Amino acid sequence: MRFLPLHPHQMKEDVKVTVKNILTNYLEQNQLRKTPERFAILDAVYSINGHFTLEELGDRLNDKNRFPVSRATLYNTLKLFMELRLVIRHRFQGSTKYEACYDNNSHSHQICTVCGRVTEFKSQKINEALASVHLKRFRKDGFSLYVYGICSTCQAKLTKQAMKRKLEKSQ
Amino acid sequence: MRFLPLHPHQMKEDVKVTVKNILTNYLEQNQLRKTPERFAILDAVYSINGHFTLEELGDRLNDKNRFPVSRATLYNTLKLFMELRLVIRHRFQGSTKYEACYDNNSHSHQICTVCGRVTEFKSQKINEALASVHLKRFRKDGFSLYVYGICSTCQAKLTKQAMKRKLEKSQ
DNA sequence: ATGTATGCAAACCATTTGCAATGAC
DNA sequence: GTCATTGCAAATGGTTTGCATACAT
Repeated sequence: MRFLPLHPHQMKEDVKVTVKNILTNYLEQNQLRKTPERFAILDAVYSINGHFTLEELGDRLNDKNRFPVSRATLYNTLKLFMELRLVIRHRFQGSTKYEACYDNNSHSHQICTVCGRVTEFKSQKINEALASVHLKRFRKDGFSLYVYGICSTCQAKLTKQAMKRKLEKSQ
Repeated sequence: MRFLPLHPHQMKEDVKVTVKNILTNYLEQNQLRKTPERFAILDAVYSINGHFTLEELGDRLNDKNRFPVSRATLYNTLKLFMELRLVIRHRFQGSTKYEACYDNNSHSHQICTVCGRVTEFKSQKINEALASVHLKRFRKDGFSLYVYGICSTCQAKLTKQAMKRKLEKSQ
């Protein structure tokens, strides 16, 4: 008999097992091949906390896991994982980041449009609103919310600049 | 004396005037140049309903407005407009789309991850939740919400395929 | 007159594609 | 043995950059 976890989310290792099962089932049901690359990449993805680039994923597999995988395969596999909703892709300005999203789909991103910094936040209200939205002829599977704005650091710099300009003009 | 509009949103031509003023003020305050290209592009952007590609914007300026503008300038100008929050960029899978966003920032996008179709929807609840979220040390200026899922057409196809596969297996 | 903005072409770079070799089934 | 998958290298295509020219101030 297993005790229910105290934490609302699954433990990290449990999540790994679950997503591995999802992948296995999908591959079997679609007569695709259970290659070691696919499982190594999945494990690496679910070992990383937060966002990562394709580059970083490749490096991790190479350095830490001693399991080098080609760029092409990384692209192929991440595409497969996105279809399975095991991974989500964010195309931030300048860089594309990926993120494990099974059991990790309830946070949003705030993006400073000046410095480009991306921070995560959670909002119960937004999640509730999202859950309550009914979309006709559409099965919701996930979401990405990006809130754009200006962080206080950049705002301060802008204000300073504006003051300086005003001063120069009046002289 | 002007009557208040009955409609909660500004009329299209009013919006054009407003955004033109925003641009003019910004250019003047930052000693940038009020080039005809910038105003032609702004007008074109605010004449298009919904999403458009850079290509389409260029074509429209060329064909309809008889005001050809180079690719480089389109990129430069759209970047400027994005900083001014007059335009928002969506990087959908496969294609980058732009959209006028002044007075047009309250809708979300639903995206079918199978066929890639993008549809807009509005949700009062989501807008309220968004408005109520307080982000520390951050001035919210806008947002993009993408809801991913599967549209009923694609869902039907998938179900059909799965049934077919099952049938073949059992034979 | 000054220096910003445009337009062209070249450079860049992330992603995709084609194809031969590998290996899962 | 068959054919999906990998890995390499080449191609692609959207975006950026460098620079000479045009033109807004």
